[in-house]
Amino acid sequence: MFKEVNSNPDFPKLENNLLEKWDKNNTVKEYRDKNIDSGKTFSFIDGPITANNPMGVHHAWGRTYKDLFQRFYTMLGHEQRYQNGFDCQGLWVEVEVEKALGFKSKKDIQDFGVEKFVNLCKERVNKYSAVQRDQSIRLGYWMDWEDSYFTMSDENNYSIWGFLKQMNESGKIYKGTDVVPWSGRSGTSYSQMEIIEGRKLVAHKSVFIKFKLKNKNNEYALVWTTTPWTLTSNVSLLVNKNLNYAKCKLKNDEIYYVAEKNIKYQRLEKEFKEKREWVEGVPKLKTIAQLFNERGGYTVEKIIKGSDMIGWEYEGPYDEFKATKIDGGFPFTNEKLKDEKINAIKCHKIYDGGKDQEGNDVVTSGEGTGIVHTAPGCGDIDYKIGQKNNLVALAPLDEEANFIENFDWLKGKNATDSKTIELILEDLKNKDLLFYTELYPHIYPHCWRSGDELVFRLVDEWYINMDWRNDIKKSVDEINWVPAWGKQREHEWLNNMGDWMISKKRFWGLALPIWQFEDDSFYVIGSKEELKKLAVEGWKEFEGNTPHRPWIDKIKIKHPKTGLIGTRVLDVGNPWLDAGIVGFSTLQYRTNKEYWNKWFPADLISESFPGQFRNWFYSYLTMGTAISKKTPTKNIFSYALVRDESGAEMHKSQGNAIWFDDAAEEIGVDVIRWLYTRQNPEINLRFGPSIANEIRRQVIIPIWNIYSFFTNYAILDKFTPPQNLKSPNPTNLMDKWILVEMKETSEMVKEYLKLYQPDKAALSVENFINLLSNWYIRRNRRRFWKSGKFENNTKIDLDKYSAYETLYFVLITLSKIMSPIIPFITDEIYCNLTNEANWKKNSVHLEDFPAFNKKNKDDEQLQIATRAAMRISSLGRSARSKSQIKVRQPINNLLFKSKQQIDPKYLEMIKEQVKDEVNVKNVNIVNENYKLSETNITLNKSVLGPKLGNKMGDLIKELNNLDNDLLIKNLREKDYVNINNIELSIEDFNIEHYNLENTEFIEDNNYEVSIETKLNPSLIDEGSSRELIHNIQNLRKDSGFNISDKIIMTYSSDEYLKNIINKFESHISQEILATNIIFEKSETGDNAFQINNSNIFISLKISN
RNA sequence: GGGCCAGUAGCUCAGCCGGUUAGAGCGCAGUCCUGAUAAGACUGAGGUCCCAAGUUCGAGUCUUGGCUGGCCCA
Repeated sequence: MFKEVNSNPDFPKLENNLLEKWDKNNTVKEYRDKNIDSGKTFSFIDGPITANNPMGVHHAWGRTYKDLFQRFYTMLGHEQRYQNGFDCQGLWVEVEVEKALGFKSKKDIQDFGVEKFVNLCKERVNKYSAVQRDQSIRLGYWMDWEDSYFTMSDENNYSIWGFLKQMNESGKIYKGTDVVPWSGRSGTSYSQMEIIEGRKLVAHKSVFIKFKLKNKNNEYALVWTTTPWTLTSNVSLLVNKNLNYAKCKLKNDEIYYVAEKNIKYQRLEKEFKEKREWVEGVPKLKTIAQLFNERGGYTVEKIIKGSDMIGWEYEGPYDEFKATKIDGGFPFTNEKLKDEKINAIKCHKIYDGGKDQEGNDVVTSGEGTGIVHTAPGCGDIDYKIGQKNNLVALAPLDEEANFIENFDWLKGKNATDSKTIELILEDLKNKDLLFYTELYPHIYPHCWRSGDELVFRLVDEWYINMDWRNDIKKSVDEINWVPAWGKQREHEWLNNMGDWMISKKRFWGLALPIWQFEDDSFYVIGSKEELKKLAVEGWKEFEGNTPHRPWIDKIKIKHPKTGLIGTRVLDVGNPWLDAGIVGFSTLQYRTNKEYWNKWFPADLISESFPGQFRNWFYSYLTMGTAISKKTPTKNIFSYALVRDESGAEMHKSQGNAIWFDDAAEEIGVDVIRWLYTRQNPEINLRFGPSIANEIRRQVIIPIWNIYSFFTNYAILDKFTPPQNLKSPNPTNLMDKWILVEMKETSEMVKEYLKLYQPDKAALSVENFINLLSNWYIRRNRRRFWKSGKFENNTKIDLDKYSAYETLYFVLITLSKIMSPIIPFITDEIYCNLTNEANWKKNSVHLEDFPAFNKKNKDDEQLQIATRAAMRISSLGRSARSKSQIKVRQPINNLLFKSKQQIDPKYLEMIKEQVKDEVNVKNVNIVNENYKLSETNITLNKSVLGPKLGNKMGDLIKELNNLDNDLLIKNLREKDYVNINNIELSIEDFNIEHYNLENTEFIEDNNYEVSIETKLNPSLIDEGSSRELIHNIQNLRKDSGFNISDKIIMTYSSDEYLKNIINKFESHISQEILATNIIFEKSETGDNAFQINNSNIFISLKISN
């Protein structure tokens, strides 16, 4: 016997009960073992989730997909690994630990002790990986939670060592000196990948500075910069040799050189006007001409070419600093220039900016002055130009972005501190070099963790030379990307990216296995074994620890060739190395090649696309291609971002972030999973309670209602599951039809999921649920209500049984095909409905995905006929509402035409259905020539007038002689007619329909429908009786009676209604559950109604 | 400045390979049903499919060029 179904359940509670049940029955294990020897595999390789905080609802989106696809392939019989991954190493973990400890800088960590700090990082990861595991379980994510991989594992780290050694053996690892974005707070450089995360619109104090030209009297190059602190390290100036420069003389006789076009150029005009990329409160920028005019006006004395200025010497703004006088630059020394006794001051000349890598001019007109200050130690382009022009570099900042020695009074001051900027400006003003300061809005890189501005520092970092990127691009081409444009996006990144910076001057992460020697050589270790072999010091302290700082730092090795003793570089690795290696580290690549071959390449990897093209997809593809020489995955499925209900980004600080735990318990995870699955993955998803409520009402509750309807009646009627679960073969056409629809839906879901289009799969299920609920169930309710139980096989009502059998099979099938999406209620439904079946599995999740034959022609005809019945009913109701005849009022006739051929064998079914739906006595199809409406055709003069001009008159005359009906027929058949040698199409006419007498006509693309609006007395009487029943039912409800309460009705009325009641007494009694209807003459009563101009007073009481 | 994606009803979004009069949900107005009942159904109003040109018998759909927004890269 089925368990009775609560028609209004608490879904989150139901989900939690199921979690307990699954746990108790070990269902997940049984699920994982389902296909263990099936011979077919599906390899999903998980992109690790950062185990640093509890999950947000956005994580649940991706995990819903991951679970969905794995469940689907489980149902298709594929063996899988079900391995989840946690991302453990990297700055983001350090940041949280620092926060917890109240640390402000990198130095605090060193003072605290690296070992203690690293251990806290590990603890944090262990803590939150467990939290995320539990949350994932709550989501219904069925993984092998005992077997999750952790990127901090020895295996993962040593696997990366192997990769780096391989890279080094092909000469791809190098130490580069470069100017890189740097966070003073974090004390580390930022990779190309990370810097993109932290771009922010800010208003900086930008300055116009006078650079005094040597050997000229009172002449200056005017220079503009947004980073005044870099002026301390100025080395050269750049112009564009092809631009025109104006020699401007001011009122005070000072002469300024600026690019001619720039003088009147309105900087950031568009941004200011549209207030896009503009910072509130920043005033409009002035033109250079305005600045000159404010100083009393200017005259342009001469126009010269940029090329004429090349070679001019100038005095730098900070030539008094010791650093500028150090030969070879400071603190990095260019030995060649040192030997030539070249210092910064000697470099102070104007150079040509030339072109960048893309072939664009480095110096352009527009913003600024057309003369650019360069500080090769403070900017990446500056550095490249410095190298090209053989210039020294001054790199003024230390790890914390403070000025270093030889920068005189600035020593120890922080470059991003606004006070420092003020001091510099003050100093420039005192030197009379400051021409103008302003606030300038622009997008500038910031530290993604602290929000602090980044600076650019000249430092040593380690890189992988990516000149072999074409190998990766080949892999990219061979992958099926969903969405398809992902391929192009990945190519774009691969084309534009620089070499991969893999080092980070931090503590918690992959220990780069690079040891350096006094002769400036380095050696890359590829495994723990190799390390042990080459170690000459520190092995004892290291042994037993993970390959992390600080333990690993203790080891010194002897170079196998030179015999020199080296120490490890203190850097840790880029965290995307950790995630990129998992195609090997998690698949026993180093120990069991057979296993690895079984599971590599992946069938599927999946992550959210913003970011991943340059992060995980990139590192996975790079490492996968390099090591395996294969394309490392067959499919990449990616999706957009979760936003709040109004489309805004969710932020903790803005209070619109939703926590997963709250969402799960308040909304329920089936609702969440359906919401996620039905979303077009390319589009940002809006998430919130009202959207979730809509999904619950639209999808989850209808399913539940169908299920509870079926089950509760099945209990009453003692319906039991069939001996074998196979598709029924009913004779009832509606049963037949819903099975056709269901099978089609099932096959569509399968196809869509194979194509990685889960949204389409979900939407096709929604469509089916709508048909099932709003047509099949609604139209068939009475078959379930008929009396007669099934318990003792005698006198079974076969039609009633067919309805049960059909709906049962539909529900079981539906629970299967929806189970990958909403694993909770589907299992609830399945388990309850199968609890006595001898063929049952312990869970719907142990079932296979249904397989059905394609629908045949007959099925299709049945589908067409049923759709026709629905549509004609709808048009019939529409006609009723146009002629203001309520559905309660029966009408005599409905006639329809169909453009689509309807199989005659289904005609009777259509008639029956329409009769019932529209409350009409007779329904008939009529042929093409039968007139359902009066039509009037006129010329559309507003269209034809301009086309025909004076021919119109004749045409109008001609038309009057033609048979309207014939004309319309011709137009419909051929789309055009020829009158007076003029070709006219249907658009050239206005066709109006008029109702024939006593009818209401309506049409759509496929059908014409006409209802008879004339009512005879017998119809009116029947209408009155139904009106009466309706009023009494409302009264019952208002009186608070139970649905099953029997009543006694007493009434007083006019003759008319009295007669109606007498005429329809048995029907009325049955409908309102009256045991007795008593007429009692009186002039007043509690409840008065007027029906058809006749009055009635009614009182009801419960009969005992 | 370059690339990608999008622009369809008041809102959120479907619309396949080009094919009659462009759809859904929500919201709004109204009606119905009362044995799925703190549900449910139906009907209606509401659209220059961003603009322009082109290809075509036919364009929301294809092409080109603009405009607007988002993302990515400089």
